[in-house]
Amino acid sequence: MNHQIQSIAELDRIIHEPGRLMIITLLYSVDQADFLYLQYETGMNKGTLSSHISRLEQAEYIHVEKTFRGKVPQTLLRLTRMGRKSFERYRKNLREAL
Amino acid sequence: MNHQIQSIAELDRIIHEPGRLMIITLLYSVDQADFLYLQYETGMNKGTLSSHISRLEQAEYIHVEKTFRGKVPQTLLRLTRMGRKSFERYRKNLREAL
DNA sequence: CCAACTAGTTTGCGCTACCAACCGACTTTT
DNA sequence: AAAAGTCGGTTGGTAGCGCAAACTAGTTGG
Repeated sequence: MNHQIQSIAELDRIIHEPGRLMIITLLYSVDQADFLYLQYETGMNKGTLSSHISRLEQAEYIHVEKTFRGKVPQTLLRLTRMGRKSFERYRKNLREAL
Repeated sequence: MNHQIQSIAELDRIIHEPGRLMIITLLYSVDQADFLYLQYETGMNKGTLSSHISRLEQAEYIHVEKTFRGKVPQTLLRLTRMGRKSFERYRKNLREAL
């Protein structure tokens, strides 16, 4: 198995999914974002976004904090150190694949 | 929606799937390969490989030619012009996303 | 001639993704 | 206080993936 192919085979599937890749890419640059912002930026519907967030949280790639903006509930998200590391490794693999 | 995210949202899902990405990456460089070579290089089992090949053929990204190596059947694969173009577009999107 | 092997396809199963619709708790409007 | 809206989660249905096992068709070996 050549090196390029090896890199593809090792891609982190949790991150590789485009919906989640968008979320992580956004969080990587802003370091904190809320649900509605992500929904707007990614164009995903709530259901899909909600389930990707759960998946990322369960993988411990993001941290979810439920709070309030005045009286309105707000879900804040940020990458964990592990999420950040995994994303960097993912990008490295991808660059090697291309 | 920012440009980076836009690029991710536009990724060609047929190519994005790691199994198929490996196949296309290999075909892009060698221009012609047979089933067993791909199976060996990618480490996929026959069933999975076979179904990815069908999917790529149906999308007209590869051309499949069934022939013989002596008396033994051999399936030869190569990228179509469309497959090549799509792969180049995919890589462009990916580079813009990173 | 019959068993075993090769190349590849199909099938069945469990898991994941996506969307739309509905739901629950709360808030604002009228 | 009834109606409508907001945030976000849950559910039901459809489609796709990955694997192993069964299958097809032809070939080789005993």
